[in-house]
Amino acid sequence: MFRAMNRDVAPAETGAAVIARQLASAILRGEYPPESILPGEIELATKFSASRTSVREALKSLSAKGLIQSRKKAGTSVRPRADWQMLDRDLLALRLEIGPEHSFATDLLALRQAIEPAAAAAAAQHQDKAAIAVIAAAFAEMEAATHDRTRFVDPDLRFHKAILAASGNEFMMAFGAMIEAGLAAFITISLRHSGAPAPSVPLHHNILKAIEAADPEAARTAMETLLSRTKSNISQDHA
Amino acid sequence: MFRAMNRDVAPAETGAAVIARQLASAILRGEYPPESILPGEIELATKFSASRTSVREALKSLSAKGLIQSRKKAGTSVRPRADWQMLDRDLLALRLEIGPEHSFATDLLALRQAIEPAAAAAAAQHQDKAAIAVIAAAFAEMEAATHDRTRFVDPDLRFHKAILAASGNEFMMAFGAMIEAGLAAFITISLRHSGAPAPSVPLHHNILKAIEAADPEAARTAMETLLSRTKSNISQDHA
DNA sequence: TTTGCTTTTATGTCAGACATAAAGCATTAT
DNA sequence: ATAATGCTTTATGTCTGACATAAAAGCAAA
Repeated sequence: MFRAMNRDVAPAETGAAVIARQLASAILRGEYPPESILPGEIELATKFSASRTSVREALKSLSAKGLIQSRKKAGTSVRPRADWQMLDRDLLALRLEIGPEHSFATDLLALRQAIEPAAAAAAAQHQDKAAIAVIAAAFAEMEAATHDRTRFVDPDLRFHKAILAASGNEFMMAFGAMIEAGLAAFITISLRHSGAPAPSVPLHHNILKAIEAADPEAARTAMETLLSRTKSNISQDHA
Repeated sequence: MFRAMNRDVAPAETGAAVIARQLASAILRGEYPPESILPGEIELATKFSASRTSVREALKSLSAKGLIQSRKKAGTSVRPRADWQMLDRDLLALRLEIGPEHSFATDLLALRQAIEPAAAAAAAQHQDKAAIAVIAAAFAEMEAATHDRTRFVDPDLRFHKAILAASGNEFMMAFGAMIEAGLAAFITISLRHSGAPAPSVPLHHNILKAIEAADPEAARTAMETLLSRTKSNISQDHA
């Protein structure tokens, strides 16, 4: 019946996407600083051995992410950093690639410490049973994969995303990519030390229990505790 | 010398941008629900009386904002809501247009209550003198415009953005558009009641003083107090 | 029913042309 | 000398038509 079940796979990267990523990378690296003017579209097309059409589509992407702004005759300029949508999935991935990793991890963690306790408290308050069931399901998978570091990552991420969804706040959901990037950075850093993975299952359990018990303050505290643990794991990297 | 000092003005909206906004609006309104397939590019071009080129550039923008995803032969589909970059400036503006206003305002305020106290604490901690001077400058303008509601908005926004910048966290800066939208929604709502504007100048002053005094916890508390005040102003709208 | 081939189709890319607005320059007027 | 005016240039914006490509859908054989 369903020969191809790949409805969810990402499409292969095509020309315009490659150009977009290279230009975005150059901008993030500071090769084209804010207020500066990019090369003209024809020049870029030559540089990337592509048509002007593809270059323009790439520029449209960057424009949508707040990196650049085009004006007739004046050319395409890099916008101030404050306008960059740094929480965008693609930009986060680029930023991690470029480094430095440590400030990336600590800055993202600081954001997580601001957002996730509030989301957990909201989830405990909001009591969306279906959404809470998703959290519980993710937790069950985490328990099952306690000793397998690789298999643990995926349900861990789903656990945190499910809490955002359960918050009932339509904007909280937008932080999924941020958490994903934060986890990725954390893994990168902690793998360097090959230290034993912290036993975070009980900490996650406390969060789930507090949300199920409709106890916002307990949920907030439990999430704060988990993230503090993560933070100390990162900090020892810098030392 | 400088006949045209309009380096900072937004370019006039052109065809592709209009198409992008109309499609994004339709998606946000649920006219094209997640997982559904948009009309083909040629059909869209006919519908908007534009060329396929313009339609494609519009779709590229939406794709960059996480709203859609294109696959060869299969068409362009709407992505799940969790992938939407709802903190994007344009999407926030659309969301406010579409309504409902009240949940927009309360959800955004909940986010502000998570982010801004943390940003204020980080700013007090980080002690970037130049950035703190920007906060102080914005505050001075707020004081000068206390009695003029219209003139007050601009320095108020700059005050909050300057705190994000002073946090020293490269990702905190990305919330400028969110705060802007939150303020705009708050103004929309509070204007309906034409109630006397709350005297928030002293509350802002407390935040500034705490940051200058390098007292993170005081800064956090002062920001929390200000936002609680805002919250009660919004709540009375719903009642 | 499954497997493998073929056709169809919607997106992806290209090339060339023209439209448009605004920056830059030269000219003129004050 | 400075400021207003108009012309020219130029880079982005749009349009058209064509071809490339990958993958879904359909067909046929095993």
